[in-house]
Amino acid sequence: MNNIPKPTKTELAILNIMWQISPATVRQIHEEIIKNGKTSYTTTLKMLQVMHQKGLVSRNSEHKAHIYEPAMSKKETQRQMLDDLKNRLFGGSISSLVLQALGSNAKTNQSELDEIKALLEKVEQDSI
Amino acid sequence: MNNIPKPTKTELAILNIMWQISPATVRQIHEEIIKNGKTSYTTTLKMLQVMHQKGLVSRNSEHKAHIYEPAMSKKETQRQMLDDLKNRLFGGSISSLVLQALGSNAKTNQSELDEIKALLEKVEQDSI
DNA sequence: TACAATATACGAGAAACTTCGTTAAACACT
DNA sequence: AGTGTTTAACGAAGTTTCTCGTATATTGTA
Repeated sequence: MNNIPKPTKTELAILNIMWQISPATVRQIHEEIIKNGKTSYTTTLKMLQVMHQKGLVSRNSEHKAHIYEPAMSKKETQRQMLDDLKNRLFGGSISSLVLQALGSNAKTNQSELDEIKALLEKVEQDSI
Repeated sequence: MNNIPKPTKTELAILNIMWQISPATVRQIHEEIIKNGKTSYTTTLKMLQVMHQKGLVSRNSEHKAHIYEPAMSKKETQRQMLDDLKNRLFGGSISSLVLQALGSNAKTNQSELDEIKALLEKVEQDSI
């Protein structure tokens, strides 16, 4: 019922902008979008209308120019999409996903590694 | 030129089967598919034809029944899709992705954790 | 050889996603 | 009020993805 669908490629691009500048009008979002590639204003508008219809964004229609906001935080969306990928390509195993992610990318800086290690300790505590 | 596209949702479901049982005929793959849901044989056939056209699978047409194989290993596909998700939702940061993955899922068993820690050590060595 | 079974090829339709033009309403300014 | 600007709504066309029926070719066998 209240289930928000996984955003499509284009919808995700719009959400990425909105997590930075929302609450925002269609105009403001569109200004950001056209910084990398041309699109009509009405295309952006239509996307937001469809996203609102799907429940991906909420909006305030009090003013002439509606004000939009993402329905989910970036973190929640990250969790949702990671979970989806985990189930569809990693047999449901998050550790398999993490191993692959770390293994295929060696250039991770020290503070990030420390952060990961710290979190790992915490996860270890919880799981014992 | 030689670039293999990211598989779609349905294509990925087929690839998951193929990584288990390929090389295989359409018939064999289709038998697996219908174990969870009904689909026509020709649908499976068409999917494989399109996937071959896209370069997602290779095939041997010597025999009457063509024999199909994935063009990419599961590992390579995992890397490709993880990379895509990283770029589209994690600002290109793999550690941010890993943190989110570990944080949102506490039920990871000890041997998996050990494996992750070992890999982390190795990554740390390389990056110094 | 003729018939049945099994395979491929192909195109058409359905569904989801994306783009954009047209229309009408709200607003701002002289 | 009248004109020009900005906005929302809507529908339609283009694209990609998925599903399936029909036609055709190959193989095996009575």
